[in-house]
Amino acid sequence: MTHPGAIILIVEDEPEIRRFLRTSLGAEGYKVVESASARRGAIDATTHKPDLAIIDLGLPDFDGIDVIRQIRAWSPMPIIVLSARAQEASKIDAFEAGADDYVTKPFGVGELIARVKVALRRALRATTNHLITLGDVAIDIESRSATRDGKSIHMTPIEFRIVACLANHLGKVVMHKQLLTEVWGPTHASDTHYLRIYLKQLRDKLEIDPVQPRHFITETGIGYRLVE
Amino acid sequence: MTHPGAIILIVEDEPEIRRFLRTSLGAEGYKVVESASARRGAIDATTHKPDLAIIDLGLPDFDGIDVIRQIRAWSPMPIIVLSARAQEASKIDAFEAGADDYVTKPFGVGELIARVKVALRRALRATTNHLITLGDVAIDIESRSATRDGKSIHMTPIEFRIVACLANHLGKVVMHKQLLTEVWGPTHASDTHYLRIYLKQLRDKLEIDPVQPRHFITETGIGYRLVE
DNA sequence: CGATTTCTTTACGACATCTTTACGCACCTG
DNA sequence: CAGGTGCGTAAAGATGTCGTAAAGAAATCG
Repeated sequence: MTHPGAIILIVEDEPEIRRFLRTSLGAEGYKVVESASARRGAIDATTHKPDLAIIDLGLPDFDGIDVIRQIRAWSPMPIIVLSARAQEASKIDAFEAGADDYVTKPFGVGELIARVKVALRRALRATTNHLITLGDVAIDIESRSATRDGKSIHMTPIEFRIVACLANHLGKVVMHKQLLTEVWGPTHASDTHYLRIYLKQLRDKLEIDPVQPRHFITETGIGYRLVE
Repeated sequence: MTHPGAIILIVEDEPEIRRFLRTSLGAEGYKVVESASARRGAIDATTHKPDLAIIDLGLPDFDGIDVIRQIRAWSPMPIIVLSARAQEASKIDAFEAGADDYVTKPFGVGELIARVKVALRRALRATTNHLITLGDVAIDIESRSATRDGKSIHMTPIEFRIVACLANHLGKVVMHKQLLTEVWGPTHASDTHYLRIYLKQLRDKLEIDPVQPRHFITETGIGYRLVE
């Protein structure tokens, strides 16, 4: 599955359709939250913080468009409209209110699930970051950046690759040979003094007290270890 | 209008539909590039670097799904499928290949344009900020404009693409390869000197002191980074 | 169809990064 | 205690990357 455990909010008044969606989406591994009215839907969106919302337009109390507007006021979560209204004007209204997709009833489960997956895939792409905190410095592996209280710390390509390699085995010892082959390639698997030089530089940049390192730990004769 | 001057690629073999889309999208202010076959479509996508692609599935030479896969191999651009095939399996295939939306023929122009707008809106606010302030310069990604205390600053298409790409990953490093493929296409993924030239121009236009850039930061050996 | 903008190509000095070389220190071992 | 081993530190040389300028090619626009 694409996004295990993602929470999906369903705002729909017809119980059969709710049950239908609950089982279908549940079988895909998603957690489902259900609301039977527009009012409940807007509230549940704020309390459950779903990763995606499926909203029916024909609700008993208010129009589903209002729910979309309320959610859009505070969240960019993907919203898929599920509606019996096939008129073009209705679709355009929904899109302009902030909907991401529009599926007309009757609909196929397979198609709906495919559209859910696409929306989640797209949403998740923005919010993935591996963050490591070393005392007062934060390292973001994905964006290749490190910061100490707001100020960015510059790292050279090799310095960063060493940090990334150590971070991949956080808390575990990485042997000299492995570190050297992963950063410099197999031809320099024995140039251990490269590591001494770069570890010194990394400590100067990232440790609070470079003389007594608390994060870049050296395991004499073995390799190095990164601890948070 | 939402995204003036955005380039839209249409891959469609039927001339009437092409003409129809050309006039409709043209009236909305979009620039339209047309391809009559799958082969041409895949090529035009790399050469014209559209902001969005509308792809028909029933093409004479290859299936539109193949075009989607080829584009997805190097670009995250929004792709809207336009097809006569209404079967669910066909839709699911398209979504799994990387499509963002699926519209069945016959379709309403209004709905299609609404879906185009949604896809473009989503692509541009991929991370969030439409408005970026670089010292005394304000850049509006959505309207493709930049101003320094009221006075507008002109940017060429490529210059803007670079800014937009960097802005999508604000504060994060964008690697040479990614920047090059997103602006010039996969065929120029190694021409790093293009970047040097255009970054120079951007700094001359947008930085307060082009000699000591505070916003367009170069990460030597890696890529570039945009900070506010 | 000509003029202007924009893009591409070429070249070279300046600079950051990487590599090399050297020396001092702590620890262990014979 | 002498000598070896592994680590940390420092600084100088080599390499590759970056910034800059300018001119030729292509595309755009009136």
